[in-house]
Amino acid sequence: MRTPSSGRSAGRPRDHEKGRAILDAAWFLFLERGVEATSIEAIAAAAKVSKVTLYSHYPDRTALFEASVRREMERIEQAQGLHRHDTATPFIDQLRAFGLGIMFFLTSRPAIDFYNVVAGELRRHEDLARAFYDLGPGRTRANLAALLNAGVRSKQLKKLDPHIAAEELFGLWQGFTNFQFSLGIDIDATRADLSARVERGVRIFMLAYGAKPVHSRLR
Amino acid sequence: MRTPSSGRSAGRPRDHEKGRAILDAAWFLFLERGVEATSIEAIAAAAKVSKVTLYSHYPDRTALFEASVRREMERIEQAQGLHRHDTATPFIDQLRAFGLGIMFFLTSRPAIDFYNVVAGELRRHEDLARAFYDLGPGRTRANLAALLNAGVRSKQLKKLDPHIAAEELFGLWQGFTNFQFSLGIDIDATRADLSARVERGVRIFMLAYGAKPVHSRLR
DNA sequence: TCATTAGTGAACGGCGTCGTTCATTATTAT
DNA sequence: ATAATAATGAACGACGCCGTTCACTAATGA
Repeated sequence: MRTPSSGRSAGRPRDHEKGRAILDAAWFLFLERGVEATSIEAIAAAAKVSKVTLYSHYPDRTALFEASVRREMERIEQAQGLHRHDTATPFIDQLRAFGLGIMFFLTSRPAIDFYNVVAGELRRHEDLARAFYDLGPGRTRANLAALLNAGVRSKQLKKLDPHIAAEELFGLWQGFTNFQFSLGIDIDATRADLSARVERGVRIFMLAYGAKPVHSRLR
Repeated sequence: MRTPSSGRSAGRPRDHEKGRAILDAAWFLFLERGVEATSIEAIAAAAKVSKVTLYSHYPDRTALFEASVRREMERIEQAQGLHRHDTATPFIDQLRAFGLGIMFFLTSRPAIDFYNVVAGELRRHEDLARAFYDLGPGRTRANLAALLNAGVRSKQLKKLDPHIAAEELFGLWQGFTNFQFSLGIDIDATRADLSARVERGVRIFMLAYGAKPVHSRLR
């Protein structure tokens, strides 16, 4: 067993640049040719790294795969992050911004790539699948639910189940697009129409859940 | 070049049973291990067919893959088909039935399997991707749009863009479930709740697009 | 300086797969 | 019966890949 990296300071330090280059190359090839069709040797070559170095960083295929997925998840996390609750801007504009943000993100290359590569493969990595769901769609749903809850508290929305309502609103935005994204069909056209799509969704959502306007407060 | 199958009648005829067995085995293994990870030899063995026979039916990997995908598409087509426009049953019940049907279908093993296997791989088969989209999601959207159009004609719905409205209604039904289905997360729970989900979607949809009830026909 | 660890490049034995060939048997039309 | 095609099973050479070993150079701390 040669795992001296557990031992602290001595000798030449690890070149983390190499590690990153390996992940870059792996991810690139996963997208290009598919996960199972990508060989370790091809990854090492693409990363301009010797095979031994690769094995010293990641003991085997799956460790490498999981590491690359997890790093990509981190990227997604920070790309998708920052949903500041800006009480200054009107609530409905916050909804619009949220919708535009998430749909814009879902149509981005990294998101589409990630989802396509990962969706097929993650069934065989149950823990990764759960982690991805929690960090991606699950997080989005939670954020949206929180935003809707704020809308309820500020009397902009009727009383509602935030989880359910979030799902409905997101569904209105998403429509059939998930199929298009996965298959690479009409993505550009869809992307060009995002704001109209988001606006339509917000309007229907407010029809269903918007609080009655003040002037019609009977009872 | 040994392609005598172009010559008509003479000698022993092809055993199409073998061809089907090959597709069965291929599809099974594609689901089990992934497309790229499945070898020709494994398929031949699983189909209890000699490798030579396999090659006589399908010249190479991709031909076999495409054939298996296309056959699975046919199955899906007829499993999803039959959207009879039943003018007897109330329109809103037709909506419910449609929603239940499509969501039930989307949560079925073959649909989930198909989509997972195919989504990652079809990016490298552009024509197949298009064919699948047209026959799957595209067909659903068209059917739903037609149903909505009927609702407009029978004055149950306001004037609307059937394509857009179909997308919105389907989106309401789908919500975040597509992620769950792809990742295999909480599928059973979601499936148990389908009818309530469909009902919520129909209600919101009718709020947005339902024709005004007769007694409130001002102007 | 020297011990220690990281990284290189080349080569290894072994394995699985590909696509083909061959001799042989099975099944059908004429 | 006979010609023709389908299917089998086994074997083939070639290739790519895996995971490891080896001798070597590079970079760091003590």
